[in-house]
Amino acid sequence: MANIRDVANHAEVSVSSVSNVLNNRTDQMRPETLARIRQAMLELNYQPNRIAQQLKTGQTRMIGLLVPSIVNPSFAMLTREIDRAAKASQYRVLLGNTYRQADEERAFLEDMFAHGVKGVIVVATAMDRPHFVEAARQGLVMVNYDSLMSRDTLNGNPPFDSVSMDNVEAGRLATEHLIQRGCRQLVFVTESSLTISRSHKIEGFFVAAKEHGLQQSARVIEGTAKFAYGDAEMTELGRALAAKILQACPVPDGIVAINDALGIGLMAGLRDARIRIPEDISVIGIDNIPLADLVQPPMSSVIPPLTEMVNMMMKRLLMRIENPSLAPEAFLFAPKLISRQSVIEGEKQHIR
Amino acid sequence: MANIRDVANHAEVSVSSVSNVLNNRTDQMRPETLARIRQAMLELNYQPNRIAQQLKTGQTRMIGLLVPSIVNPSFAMLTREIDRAAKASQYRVLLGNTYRQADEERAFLEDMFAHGVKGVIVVATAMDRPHFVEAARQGLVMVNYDSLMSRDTLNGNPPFDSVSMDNVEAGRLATEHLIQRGCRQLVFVTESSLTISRSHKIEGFFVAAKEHGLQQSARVIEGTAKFAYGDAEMTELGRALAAKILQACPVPDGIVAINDALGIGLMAGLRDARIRIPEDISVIGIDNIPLADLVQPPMSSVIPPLTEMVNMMMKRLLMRIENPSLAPEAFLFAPKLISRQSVIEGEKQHIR
DNA sequence: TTGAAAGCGATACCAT
DNA sequence: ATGGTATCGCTTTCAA
Repeated sequence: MANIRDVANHAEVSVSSVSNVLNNRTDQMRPETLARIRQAMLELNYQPNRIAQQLKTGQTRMIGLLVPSIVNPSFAMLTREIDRAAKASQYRVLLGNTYRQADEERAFLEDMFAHGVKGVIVVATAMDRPHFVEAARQGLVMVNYDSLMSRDTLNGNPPFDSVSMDNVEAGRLATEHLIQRGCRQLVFVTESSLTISRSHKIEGFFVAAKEHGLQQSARVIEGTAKFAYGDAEMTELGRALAAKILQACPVPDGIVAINDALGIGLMAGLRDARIRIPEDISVIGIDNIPLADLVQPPMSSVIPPLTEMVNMMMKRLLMRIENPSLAPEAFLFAPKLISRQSVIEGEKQHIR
Repeated sequence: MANIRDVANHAEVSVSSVSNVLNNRTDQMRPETLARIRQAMLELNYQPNRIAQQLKTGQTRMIGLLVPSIVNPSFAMLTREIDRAAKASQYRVLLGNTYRQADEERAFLEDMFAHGVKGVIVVATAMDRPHFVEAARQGLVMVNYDSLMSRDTLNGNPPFDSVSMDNVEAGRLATEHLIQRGCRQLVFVTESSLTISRSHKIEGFFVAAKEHGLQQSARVIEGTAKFAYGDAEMTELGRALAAKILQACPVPDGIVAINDALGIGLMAGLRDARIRIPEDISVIGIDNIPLADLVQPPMSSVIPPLTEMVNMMMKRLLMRIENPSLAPEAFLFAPKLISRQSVIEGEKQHIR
């Protein structure tokens, strides 16, 4: 492949001039010279070598994307958005599945340094662990998605931005919806490993219950998935938990699932047990994966404003790569309710 | 960040010696010198700059992954496998969604050159178009997944490897299964845009029908999705096509769906029309996305041996990067049938 | 066994 | 308006 010197020779100019046109510094250039250089580039099918550019400038137009597992539809949708936003800024996405394993995460971060990647989006992973803190200290710019950590967990100022749906509000919204529709025996169903976003959702569940004097009966039921990152595992867990829920006394009439995958499994399990949804039990999920609309009945859910969130992440990443001294911030986005058919059309009158 | 010269100075040796230990050429080295260098690396927290290494060696340990859309669960599963296989060879994955758009594909390929990526996996995309042929001519090593092209389409020798499920066999297997279970009015349902793999599946459908003297009644019913790459769109299409199928005369008793997403939508649409599955109509999909096991009834499907296929792709990619003169080959993998509950438990006795 | 120096392909400063 | 050249961090050949 032709390099900058070949082009320079071919056009009978210096490499500097070629470099100038590469970098759009053509204002002072004689149009004729410019034309000759352009021509030479075309004829030689010249493509500038980014590796060399990077070595010189220290900039790679790549961002890292660390996800627990791309097979999770929420993360797949997120990834598509990130890819879109990255392209809009002329960036490419370097993907890594880490299954929330510390050694996978560490390896990914190391590779980011090695490949000269300056900015990484870390999805749904607690970032108070040493490898993340250390990477930040070494200058890696990171944005966390959906694992907002408390300041004290990070003793003081977190060294990265954070973008998240307001998970307390999401839990509250889902629960409130059930209550408005007349449910009184509320259960929140979750996987037992506690991530930040999960505990926030649970918090929102209790906030809503309390608001309506239902804190006595409101319960959390949990189970352990083989792997906490997978979607198939989540759905399996949901299916398995249906039995546990039906043993509960009294049997609930409204269920909030920590995420859609679990909720869908739950619905399948309940249906197997001849429970009618929503007549006997109402179910609502959180996250709104595409699948939620395809099951029977279509499942109501709570949805994060994905595009806005991704745009913010990209914006912050680029800003802080440009200006590393910029203080990290936390951004919270309000979720919305998507009402479908898995929640009973009960008493719609305003309660209390 | 410390560089190789800092380490050399700190250890009071030359950069060459440091480079030698980086590249494991320590056999001739005095253990004492080696120890000093190792020590210096640790103390300075030295990480070799891969960009600089790449500029010198021309090698980036990244492979490109071009997918129509990561949101499609089949491609997400594939991506996870590719990520695993890449890590096993110390590679990382550079992801691009192209939505089967020529300009997106072109941009992706250009970026691969720009980033020094030598090998790309191209998923479910016809590669007879000029930008792929040209990229191959310029030395990009590619493996195609699931779009095996006929040799004449590529006039002569295709310039890339190809790994694919035997789609004719997949279509045949699915159809044969329906026939074995007693279905006689067969319909193959598909999206109307014809990819290679799709026409092969249809071919297999007719092969099986013919084998059992059912070619007269066997029909293809198709519809057009808004976007042919999306999963949600596929499912929507399936749902919409249910009506069209029920208008067909005679109404079919066995349906092969071109992929699971469409099959699942179809089942939803049929159920809305009060058709019982599998009692009234049997449905079988192709691809085996995780979802297939979660719908009601769980959908039978035909499954490609994903891990083996991905290992082969990775192996071929690395082989041909090392030795570009290696002739490309096409690899076909036999699919397997996964029997669940969407096909009637009909006459199991051997037919004809 | 270790070191010196050229070179990978760009950029950018300083001349002219 | 254009050119010369040091430089980025590493690899590799050749010399000592």
